[in-house]
Amino acid sequence: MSEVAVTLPDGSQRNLDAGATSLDLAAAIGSRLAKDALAATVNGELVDLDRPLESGATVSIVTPASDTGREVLRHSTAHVLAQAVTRLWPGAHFAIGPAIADGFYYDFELPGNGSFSDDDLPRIEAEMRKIIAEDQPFTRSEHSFAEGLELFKSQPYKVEIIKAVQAGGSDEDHHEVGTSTSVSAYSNNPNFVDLCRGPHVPRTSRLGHFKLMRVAGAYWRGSEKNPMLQRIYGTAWESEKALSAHLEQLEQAIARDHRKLGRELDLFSFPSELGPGLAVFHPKGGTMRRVMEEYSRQRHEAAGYEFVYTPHITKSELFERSGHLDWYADGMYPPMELDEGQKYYLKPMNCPFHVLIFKANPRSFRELPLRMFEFGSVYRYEKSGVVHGLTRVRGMTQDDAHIFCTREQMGDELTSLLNFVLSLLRDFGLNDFYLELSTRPAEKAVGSLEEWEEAESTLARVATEAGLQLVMDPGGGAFYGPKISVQARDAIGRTHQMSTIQLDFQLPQRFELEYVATSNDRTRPIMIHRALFGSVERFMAVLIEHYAGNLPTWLNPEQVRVLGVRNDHDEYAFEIVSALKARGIRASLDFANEPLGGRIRNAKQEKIPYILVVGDEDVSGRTVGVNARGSNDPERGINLATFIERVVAEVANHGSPELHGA
RNA sequence: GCCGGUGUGGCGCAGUGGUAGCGCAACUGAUUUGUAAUCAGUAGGUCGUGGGUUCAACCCCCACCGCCGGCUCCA
Repeated sequence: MSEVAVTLPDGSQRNLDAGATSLDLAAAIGSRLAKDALAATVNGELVDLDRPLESGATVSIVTPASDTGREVLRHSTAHVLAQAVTRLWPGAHFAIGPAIADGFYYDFELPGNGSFSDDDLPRIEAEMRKIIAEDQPFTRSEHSFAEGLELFKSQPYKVEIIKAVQAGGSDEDHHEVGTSTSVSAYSNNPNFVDLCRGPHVPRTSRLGHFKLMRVAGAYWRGSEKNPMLQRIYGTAWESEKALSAHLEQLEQAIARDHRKLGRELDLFSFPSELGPGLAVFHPKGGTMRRVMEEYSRQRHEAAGYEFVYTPHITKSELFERSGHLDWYADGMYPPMELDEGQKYYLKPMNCPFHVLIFKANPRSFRELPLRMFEFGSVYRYEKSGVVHGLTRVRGMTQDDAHIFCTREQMGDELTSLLNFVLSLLRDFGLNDFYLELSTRPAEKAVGSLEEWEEAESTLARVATEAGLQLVMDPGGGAFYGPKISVQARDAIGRTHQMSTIQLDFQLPQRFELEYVATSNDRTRPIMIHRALFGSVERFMAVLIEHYAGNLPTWLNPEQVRVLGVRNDHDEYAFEIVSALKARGIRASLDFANEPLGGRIRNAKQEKIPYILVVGDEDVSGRTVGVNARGSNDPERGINLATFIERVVAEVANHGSPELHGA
């Protein structure tokens, strides 16, 4: 009998009987592995366990507790979902159902254009558990296009995918079908077959640690021109433990939600009288924001920026010339019409204003790089369904700056800019970054190819030199220039796009910007747009969620609260508050009108970094009792002057009581 | 903009046809308290808005608005 020889991930060789499958290989390695195996990777391709192996292949067995393993079981769970829905809604059409981060979804079209409600989820889930209990096999089959069209004739979306692949198709379509020359399908039983590349788990009994999460509408093929399908999202994991850990993490994320914390900590609100996406900052949120802005200004000044101010409205002429009205009119508030039909727009961008400042005087190379900074409030008419807390608003303030420099200065300028960006973000307590480079879009782009290439390679070099992971986003740049964006991971591992650094070939051209070079020639400058916070509102939201509301001392609206044990200690408490205020610390006094425990509880709920309790011993010894946030163990008898120095130092170095221990 | 859900005092919630209740917060009084809730009392809501059905609507129907979850979009 002939044999097949395969190589394992550790480099070792195994010989198997001819016709052996990955499952046989797993069994040869160990019974435990055979039991765990879900699929296999053969020469880098993910395949079913029952696919026969060929000699010379490199094979690794995919088990549930791995990224690929979870992907396989999520995808298979999506098939079970589709089967359950077709059982409960005979005649339902199903479209696509991929694995996604943490789970899967499947898109359906219900008979009579029906839709799911949240109440349907438990029924569907119960049906899915039945299918899993039935222990159905996943069986792969391959068909010609003609057979495929026949097989799926009652499933119009599947037919559309097959036809698209037949006609050349996109990568996405090929992904569904499997190859560009045939149609791959998986059936669980005679009544359920789905178009699919696979692979899948061998049998439905391998699934089960899942939960359906929500229903949602989703456009077919992601285009709003297409009909809207009914999507069901679910999450699926390799074990009950992993599932509950994930659900637990979702709970945590809800507890950190800046909209909830913003209300609880009395930072800001969205009065419905103002309209969606328009926030007001209450005194506490205003304090946090002011501290953020003041610090930002201070850093920008030190980095050589100059401060400019521009109005919130402008005649249409400006945005006609900049081109914004051509491309983004939908995203702008409609114009105000004044006498003689003159149109004024609320500004959605600051850049054309800064461009006008550049143009206000003849410029010399000696003035470059010219860096103009503004906290510029802009207004964008975001579509009604997209506004979200402080992260997607209709009125926001960008920490916007535009740098005008020579082509020769571009590299150095970008290098120092990126360092500046990262340094500022770190000062706010974000430490885990990666960079994304968005390059020239294939279709439309202004500027010469050489300009793009130079700009992109400069950005890439600067990014690489920063020593951070660089993710390419090919074709993701705006049509007027490439950009680098800084992505930050927060305390629970979510990523947020923070700063963007964008080159612009368009505006200098449209506004005919020029400076007089050393050669006495008039030369077009390079323009760099950049925002570090992005918007102050959004950055606040990210910080609130990152810290779960436990803002570091320097950003906290209230830094110290002083409580006398009895009200005959209030006088000493007041003295402490005054001493703290004299050193610039935001402190307040809570009079002893209710028991200490209650007052401590209130202060804790407000997430104030330091609660000072003072009683008889403290009055006589000029000391304080320090209850630091995050500690269960109050410190007694701390010298008042020592404590004040400690808080002052903590504010100066942007620390937090949690970082010291107690 | 599209799909689905939802809307009750400042906040969190109960109330599925007979003109609204709880907790917290607020206010008043008492209490003087050493590290996460002192006690008592008072006040506060045309139940998102506008129509409709009904003898009667927080409750059923329609429209609009806001909010939530997605989709699309995000200069």
